[in-house]
Amino acid sequence: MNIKKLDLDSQKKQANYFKYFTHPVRIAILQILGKGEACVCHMEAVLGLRQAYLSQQLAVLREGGLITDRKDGWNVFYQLTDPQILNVLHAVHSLISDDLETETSLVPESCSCPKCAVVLEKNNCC
Amino acid sequence: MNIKKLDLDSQKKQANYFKYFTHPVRIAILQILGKGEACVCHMEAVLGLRQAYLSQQLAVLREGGLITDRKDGWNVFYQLTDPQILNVLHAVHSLISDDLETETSLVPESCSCPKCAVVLEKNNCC
DNA sequence: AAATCATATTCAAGGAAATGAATATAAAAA
DNA sequence: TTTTTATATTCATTTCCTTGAATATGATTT
Repeated sequence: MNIKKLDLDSQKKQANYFKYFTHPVRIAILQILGKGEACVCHMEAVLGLRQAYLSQQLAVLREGGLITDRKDGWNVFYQLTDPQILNVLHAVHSLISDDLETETSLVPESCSCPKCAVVLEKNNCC
Repeated sequence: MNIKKLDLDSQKKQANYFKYFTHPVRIAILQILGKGEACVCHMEAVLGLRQAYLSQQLAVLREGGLITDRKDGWNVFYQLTDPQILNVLHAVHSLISDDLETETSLVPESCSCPKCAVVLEKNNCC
């Protein structure tokens, strides 16, 4: 039946890329960064996860080239390498969401990271 | 530091959904079905893979609800449950492609499946 | 009914990813 | 220069995914 294997090179690349999205914490990180750059301590406050664990996941995303970092004093600020990454998230979200759930589940009670501190002083809200 | 775990329910759902896309053969299947419904024997011819193996991957996609099947005599024709699934594929493709590679790597030398046979009789091409 | 054709399922071995615990680094403050 | 603060890395264990081999199902033709 005319069996001849193809490389599926392009499909392999894509399949590998999708692996960065197969983890809830990594998705949450990408969502947070979708709203602008953030330091690790901010994600720690927002997600309520241990720093070491977040660093592990950030390393995965960094090695995959999805995010880049910028050092500023004590803090390391991360950001999306390409804002189009959000398109991938949105494509899947619109496929599977019941659209009853709130999109705003990533707002922290309080956050004392540098960026949030400034905001807090101004209008008492993160 | 104000640690309180969130559910990340929505992110878990999305992460799980992304798992269906982390396999080159499954991506190839979705690409083929993006062009219209196809029977297993067609994918066998196009991809040059064993039938049992394809059935395994088709079962994964079927259980995930990404594809549905329709029986017609000997053959089982599969199709995408939701054409928006292609949006996910396109979002990643445009993120990572060098745009030098051909998109047409999924054209078989010859295919004797019912659909292709009709076409072959008409214009000698699959 | 038996044989055949297309497709599906089960099972087991190997490999890769997830995660917790412990520890390392490096910049800034004291 | 010691201490502190923010972040990163390593390692070991468990869990999940992949894949090949063998076999089952179920419709169709003979």
